Amino acid sequence: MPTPTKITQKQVLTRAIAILDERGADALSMRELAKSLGVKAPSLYRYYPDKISLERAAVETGNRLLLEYVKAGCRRTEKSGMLLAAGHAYRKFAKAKPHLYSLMMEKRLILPPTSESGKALWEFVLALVRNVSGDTDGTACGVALWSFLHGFVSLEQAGRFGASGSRDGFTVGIEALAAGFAAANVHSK
Amino acid sequence: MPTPTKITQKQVLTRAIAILDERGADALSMRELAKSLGVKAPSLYRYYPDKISLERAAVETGNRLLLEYVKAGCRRTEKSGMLLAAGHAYRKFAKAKPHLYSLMMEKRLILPPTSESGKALWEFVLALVRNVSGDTDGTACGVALWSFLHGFVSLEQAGRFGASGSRDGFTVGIEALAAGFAAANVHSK
DNA sequence: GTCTATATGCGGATAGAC
DNA sequence: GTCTATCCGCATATAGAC
Repeated sequence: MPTPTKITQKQVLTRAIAILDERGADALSMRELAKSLGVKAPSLYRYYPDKISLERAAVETGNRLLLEYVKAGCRRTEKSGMLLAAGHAYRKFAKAKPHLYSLMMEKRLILPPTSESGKALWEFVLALVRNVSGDTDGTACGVALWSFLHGFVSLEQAGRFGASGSRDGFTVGIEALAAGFAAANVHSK
Repeated sequence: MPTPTKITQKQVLTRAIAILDERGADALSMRELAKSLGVKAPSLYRYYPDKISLERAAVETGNRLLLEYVKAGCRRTEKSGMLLAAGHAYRKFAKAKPHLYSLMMEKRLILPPTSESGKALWEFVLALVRNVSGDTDGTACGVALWSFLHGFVSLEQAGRFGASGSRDGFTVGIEALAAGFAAANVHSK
């Protein structure tokens, strides 16, 4: 064995996410990643055929981690506060991993519909809003909730709420949605 | 006059936005922009000192245009449907100018608080939610509304609602917020 | 005001030796 | 499996001639 294995696929992925976390998406180049792993850039192509495959793997990991956050946030909270708890968990994830979160939402990195991580996340959201609203479908409510959460954390991350901050916009929004979901179900009966 | 003026600052800006609309942000380079105007890249620096100044000008133009859309959408609609009308106009703008919209929301392109176009937009949103909610502040409601709208159009543009589409998520979300804003004001009295 | 030429830097990816 | 060397492309921006 003249050239013993220095790295594994898992290490490559973990290090990529670490760079993302520490220095952002612009800093994540194959050269930088290799240097950070103590190898040269061409070696990385033994583990991921191109950069976008690596990015997609990072997105999958992010999806799984986000689901963990949200599930943990919902545990041991009663139905009435469930949406708010889930929302806080979502926001917490985006704060902890801002660059990974942005990557997860990029258009060019949409995973195929077969992606387990994406489906699992969406199914959890649907179950959540069904539980709150009593609706049997939940698509519309899920879309509305996800839209609000994504919009809020995106604008917050971009610093668009200015010096005055978001005030209670987060709570106001979620409470309004929660009430609206329940009411909408009454009408649809 | 050995070298007569070929372009104006306004033309540079207009052409930049056109490229953005037609081919996206990645296609907007100083070289491409120059070529599209029939000049060479260095000439552009007579009109904008660097690329980011040009991008900021594009964002300002976008802000003004978005405000026009929203104002037009609200005209001749009664109070009860105001938020939905404004929302549809916001969405319509994002659909018409997706790449300009994305640029407007980029963190690195946040305009200084002195920016007239940004302030005017935010003031209009505040007036809108105050009108609906009766609240005298409106910051929290404005934040919630903006979050929902931005989140929805971002996810829609990124194709994240999948084949099934957003269903009635847009309407459900806005109606819920409208109802919630009014209710919140009752409590705060 | 526009030009040519260039400085300087970045990136992804591959061929082929060891 | 890792390496050196390299190809190829992109970009922003500037100096100085005309």
